[in-house]
Amino acid sequence: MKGINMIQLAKELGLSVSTVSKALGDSYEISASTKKRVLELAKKYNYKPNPFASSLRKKKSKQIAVIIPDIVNNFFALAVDGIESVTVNKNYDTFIYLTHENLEREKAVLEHLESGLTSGLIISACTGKDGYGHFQQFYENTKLPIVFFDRVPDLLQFPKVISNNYESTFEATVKLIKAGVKRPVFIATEEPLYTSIERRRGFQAALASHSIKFSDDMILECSDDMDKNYAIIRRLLSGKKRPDGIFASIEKYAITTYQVCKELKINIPRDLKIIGMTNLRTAALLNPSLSTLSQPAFEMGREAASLLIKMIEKKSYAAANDIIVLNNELTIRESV
Amino acid sequence: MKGINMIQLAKELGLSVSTVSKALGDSYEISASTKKRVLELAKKYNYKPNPFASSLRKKKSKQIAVIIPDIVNNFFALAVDGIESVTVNKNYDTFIYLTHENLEREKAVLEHLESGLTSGLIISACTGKDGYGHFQQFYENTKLPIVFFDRVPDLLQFPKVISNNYESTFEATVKLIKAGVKRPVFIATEEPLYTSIERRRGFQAALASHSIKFSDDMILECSDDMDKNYAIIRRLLSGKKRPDGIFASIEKYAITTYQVCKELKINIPRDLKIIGMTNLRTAALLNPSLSTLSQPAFEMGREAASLLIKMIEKKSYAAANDIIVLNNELTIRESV
DNA sequence: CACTTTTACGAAAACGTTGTAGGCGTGCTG
DNA sequence: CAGCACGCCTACAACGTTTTCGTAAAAGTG
Repeated sequence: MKGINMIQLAKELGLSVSTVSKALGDSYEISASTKKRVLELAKKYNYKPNPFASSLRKKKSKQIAVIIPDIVNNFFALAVDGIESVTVNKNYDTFIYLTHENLEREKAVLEHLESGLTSGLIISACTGKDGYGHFQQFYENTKLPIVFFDRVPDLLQFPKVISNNYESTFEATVKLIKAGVKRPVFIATEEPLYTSIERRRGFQAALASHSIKFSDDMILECSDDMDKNYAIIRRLLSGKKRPDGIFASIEKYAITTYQVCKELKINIPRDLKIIGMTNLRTAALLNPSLSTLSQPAFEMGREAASLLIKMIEKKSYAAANDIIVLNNELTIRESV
Repeated sequence: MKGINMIQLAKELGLSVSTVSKALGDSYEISASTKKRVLELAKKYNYKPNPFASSLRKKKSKQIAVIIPDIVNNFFALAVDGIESVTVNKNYDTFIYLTHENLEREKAVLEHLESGLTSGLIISACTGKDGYGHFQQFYENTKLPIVFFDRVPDLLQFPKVISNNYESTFEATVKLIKAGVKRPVFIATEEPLYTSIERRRGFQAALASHSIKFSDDMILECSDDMDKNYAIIRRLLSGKKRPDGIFASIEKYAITTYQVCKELKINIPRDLKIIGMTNLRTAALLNPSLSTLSQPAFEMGREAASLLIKMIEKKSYAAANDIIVLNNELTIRESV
């Protein structure tokens, strides 16, 4: 950290520090000519205001935090892209924190951010287990604005950006049924994620609406351990009364299902029809091409960031309790 | 931003602020019993030191910046994952900046960071056009440590983390040739990226080593505009003397090639053999499965971050000019 | 016991901004 | 012409730390 500061600028200009500060801040108190002189000298010396001094004094920063479970996932990568598209225009700097689906890590990040490092948070939560007390706690301690997206704590009163998981999963399941599926299975996360729960509800409602009796073995819970998942899905598809349709509620599960089918030589879509929730660009190129229910990830990130910055900049939004719902997109390809 | 500060802690403890500061910093000047009292009260009030005040006073921060062209790309996402795996342990906060392959944006980010917001930078550059003067300029203005990875400015003396692009592309091209390819085409970026240039060199060297005469039309330059690329690749594959082998030097081009083949009903691998540089997890599930040359993205990120933090924390490394080279991995699948 | 050293703490000055309060001259109003 | 507003600028006190320097008491030394 080097470079020139206001004091030196002021000295060279024969002005006071406050005048320089105000000139740089384009204050009405300063004459146009003085502003010009200040700006020119600042430019000449490539002066950059010290962000720490500024944040300290103003008691706020132009920094936000993004807390997500994973970045090696097209959905979250797209969401970050969407967030950045907003923050870059508003001149906010964006910290990124990955929880790796680990609740302890998520708590640690929040704890860390209680220092006031950032002026707001965008979060996609990593699990619903243990409730969401840490979010509430964080908010009470800091009163900082928080926007959740996708994986939101449904019980808490925070602004949220979500997609229509219930409706779109309903729609997708109906598609499977109409394509002839009699025994669909929903591959779920074992963690009680909000999104997952909504999707599950949509799945069950679709069955009900088509008089298919729901049974517990129509839900297959998978974890974050891909080897285990492989084994679980393999067992499912090797079994005698194996399903003829699968709704994979997250990307990884759809891919694993494909891998298992490839190994077991199960013919998709003849023996098994599949729809996966994913934002994979390569879905259309898989063998066979994968039918997808994809989320408007970029837009979700963008909306979340817009909302957060509104909340940061206008106190009136601080108590905002908006819920923004965007639509998922169903694309039927060869796998159905 | 709220919460308690040192002054209040000191008052309640009947100590001076300096003592509290030193106690929290575990200074040898403070007795064990006093430290204990301070720590306990700090904990009771959930005291968090103000990072701005701290950074201001110490003239350094525990913040680094990651500047990459894109996050919606498995390679960079994995690299960020690798970076984070290090920073999280070292208690650094990580800013993320996306240049979207836009040089002006890259320059703007650097300019912004001249404020000293971060203590170091990890960069994957977006183009070699216009040279790399802005990096040099940034370094001269700030003297901050910078580590480049993957897309590195080959002519500048900065520490770098790269993968063996030349050798591995050589190897991959030889595979194509041995599989019977007579007229290979290398799909290159139009931007003179370091990585791309190395790969191109490896490609040409492989041809030479197998007595295939190189001609300019064996290099097809593509841009960042996917629609244009589609048209360009389509033209290539519709042509009369169309190639029988393709080395796609970046992920997107491999995918587009697949799309074109699908549309033109070109049989892979019979009529066209393909190897793509990519970290796609779904490569094995494509139709046909894609042979890949993949980079150790996570490891590259991890190495870059380790190196950067060493440079930040030990002045001795500041002039380090290390180049760390990791190995790419060639996986031959059905597409060859 | 007279002395040095060590231990444990405090006072105060930074770090670079920003915002408040105030001041001084000029011009305008009644 | 007193009074006032206004335009333009300055002094100074924050913001919450860290660090240097100083010092009183306790402990060690011969």
